[in-house]
Amino acid sequence: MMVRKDDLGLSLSLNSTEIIQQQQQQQQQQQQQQQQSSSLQLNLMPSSISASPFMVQKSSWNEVFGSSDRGTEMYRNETRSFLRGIDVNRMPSTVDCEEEAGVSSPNSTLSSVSGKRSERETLNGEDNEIERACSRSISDEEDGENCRKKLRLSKDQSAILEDSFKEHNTLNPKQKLALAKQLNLRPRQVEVWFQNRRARTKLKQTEVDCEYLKRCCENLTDENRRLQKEVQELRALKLSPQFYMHMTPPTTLTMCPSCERVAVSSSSNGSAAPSTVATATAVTPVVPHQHRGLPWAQAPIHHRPFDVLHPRS
DNA sequence: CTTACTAATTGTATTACATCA
DNA sequence: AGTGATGTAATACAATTAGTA
Repeated sequence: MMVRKDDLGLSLSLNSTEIIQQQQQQQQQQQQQQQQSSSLQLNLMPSSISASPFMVQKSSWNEVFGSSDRGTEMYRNETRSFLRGIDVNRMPSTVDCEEEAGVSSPNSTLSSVSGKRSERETLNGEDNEIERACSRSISDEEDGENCRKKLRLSKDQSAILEDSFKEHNTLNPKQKLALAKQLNLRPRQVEVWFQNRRARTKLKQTEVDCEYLKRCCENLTDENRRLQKEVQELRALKLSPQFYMHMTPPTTLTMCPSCERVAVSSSSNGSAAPSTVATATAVTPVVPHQHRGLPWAQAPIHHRPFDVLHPRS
């Protein structure tokens, strides 16, 4: 159903050159894939989710590869000397993004001066296209006024990010830089994309969990209804002993009159609540045993054959 | 005009490291 | 030299905003 962690191809041990090489290969593969299919398969269920329907997992890839928050921190420390003096939010390339200075802290208070729609709407379609293309590129020198122009990632960019996310849902600084360089985006944009992607994944998983719980609830409601009905039937039988005495126990649970232990009745129809039987068996592991002497129906009523309905305190 | 999607922002928490008394 | 307090940087996440198709 989902991609397993075992399938992950990218190794943290890659040095930056290897990463770039690998990503170039990825890019080539991506181009090939896109030639084959232009549709983008969103894998909203990365490997981290497959373990349990209710596990709100956090960075499981990192747990596996030692790159969780803590692990990332360790990695960061390890590479701190490498990055010292380098603002990881600055482009490593020749590109000079003024914005990155303000983004050096993710919590930058840089005011979100947005490129207003009204400004953009003055552009005709062709200009819009050009601008869109430019906005995808870090070569788009944003002046202060347009720094919050919302770009739309290209299909290529999205696909590569998606692939990368499938392999690991968090990035270490090196990976982030390499990916940003490869995609011609700012590292901060890559970082934001991964954050939003994790959020979407979690949301999707929450929806899945919700559906699962809903089904569980429905099943339990049905089960409860069925059991209530059975209880009513049993109570009715108990109120008419003469009838009761000529019947085999109709329930899935029966009481051994001699030892007063609950046992699985062979007369119960197979369709009736196997889970109940299983549960009862699990709670009171009674193995049906041979009884000498009288049949159960002849046992005095005061033996409380259906003791489960009136549990003794 | 409305809606869904998503890029981007903001605020908060956590962690590791550096520095200083 | 060892230690605790404090500040800083980086990052994650949740909630939210806002641009776009």
